[in-house]
Formats: sequence, C-alpha cells, structure tokens
Amino acid sequence: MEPHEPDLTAVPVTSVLAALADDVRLQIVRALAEGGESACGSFDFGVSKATRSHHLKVLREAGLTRTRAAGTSRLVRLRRDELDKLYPGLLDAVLTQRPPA
Amino acid sequence: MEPHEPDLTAVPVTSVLAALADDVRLQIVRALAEGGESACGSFDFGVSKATRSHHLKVLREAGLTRTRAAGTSRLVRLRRDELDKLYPGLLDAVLTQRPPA
DNA sequence: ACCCTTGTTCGACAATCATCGAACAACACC
DNA sequence: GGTGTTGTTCGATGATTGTCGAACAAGGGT
Repeated sequence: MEPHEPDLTAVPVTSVLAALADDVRLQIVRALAEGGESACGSFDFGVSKATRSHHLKVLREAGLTRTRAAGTSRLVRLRRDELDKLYPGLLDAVLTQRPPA
Repeated sequence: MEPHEPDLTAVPVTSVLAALADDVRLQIVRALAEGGESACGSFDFGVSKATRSHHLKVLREAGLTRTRAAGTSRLVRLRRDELDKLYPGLLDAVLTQRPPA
C-alpha cells in the first residue's frame, strides 16, 4: 500500500486549508513543528487510535506530512520546506499560538 | 439584524481556515482582494443566490469580511489589514494563483 | 401604489466528515 | 510459535456542510 504522498503542487489549496482546519490535526501539526519527526502514537489528543490514524492520513494526503516505517512504529514529519516554498507564511501564520487577548 | 462581524482575535484559527477551505469562498476572497469592495451580486460563480448568501455569511462570521448596506445592495470588503496583522502571510499565501506546473 | 432588483432566511436533501469499536496486519521480542 | 505493541482498515453512526427552490424583506424607480 503506497503511502499516498502527493506532489504538493498537485494538491488544491482548499485541500491544504481543509487539512489544517481541524483542531486535532492542527495540534498534530504544531507538535510536529516543535518536536520534529515523531511516531504516530506520540500524538495523544483525546481521540482513539482509529481517529488519529484517520487524521494522519488526511494530513499525508494533503501533502503536509511524510511517513516512513520504523520497526513497528511509523515516523511522521512535516514537509515544512516544501510548504514554506509553495505557501510562504502559511505555516507560520497558523502555527503560532495566539494569546487569548 | 446585526451582521455578526466578530472580533478576529475571538475567532478560532480553524474557523478562519475552514472559511477559506472552499472553492467558491476562495474565489470570492480572491475577487475581493483584486476588486476591493463589491456588491454581493458581483460574485457569480455558478451557484444560486441562496448559496452565495450562505458563503458570504460564513466569510463574515469567520471575521474575513465586513458588510454594509448600500441602497438595495450590500457591499462586502475584505478585512485585509486585520488579517495581515493577526495572520501575516496567510492571505498572501492563499491568494496567489498557482501555475498548474 | 406597483413592480423590479437585491439579498436573506427557511426547510429539505445529499454528501462529506469526525468519531468509535472491532478486526486485521506487521513487526519485535522472548 | 506465541505474545504484545503499533497502526491501519472496515463498517456504522451522528453531526456538519454545500446546495437548491421558494418565500420573505427592504429599497428604488416609474
């Protein structure tokens, strides 16, 4: 089963935005931006592993992440370079945690 | 009927992204960015006026646009300054039409 | 007053989506 | 080989969403 990691230029902008327009997925992206490559299991945001797997699939198919197998785990990382090149400012704008004020 | 134009800082990022993650709404935002303040009716993107009204409502309630009455029309404009201040780079990243290559 | 134009609101409907438990697959380790 | 860990996949389900036509409201003309 190929991991379905599309060319970012082939992904419609709306798909990239839709992938980011979910709270759980945004938390995953933030964790990846801070912690670098991480195992799927490290994202514990109060959803079942089935749901988490679903969200990681959405992120991957939107071109936001890459996944590689490592033993029994799977390591996920942000495609930050490509994203910053194609959508400069997008990740920065979205990643920075905003103060409640 | 108040037009429900929220303080941008009170709108969750996911709502802003979700508002932009639709093809029709993105076309509206692009048209507004290019043409400035425009009447609702000027956005003819192949949907009924009911649907168009719905999309404009989503944009307004996500804090992306402001609307004011002008005779029988309603003029809509992008809240670009506020958006650029709160999410620098977001609009630019999303607005630029990308070549199919 | 009448009509036309411009938008909004109201169901309704189909499609998509987030979520879950259970079943399955792959790998490691003993 | 068996057991445990880590993820994925498969329905199912409830919620959200995009879409429409029809009805309604507000203004501007004539």
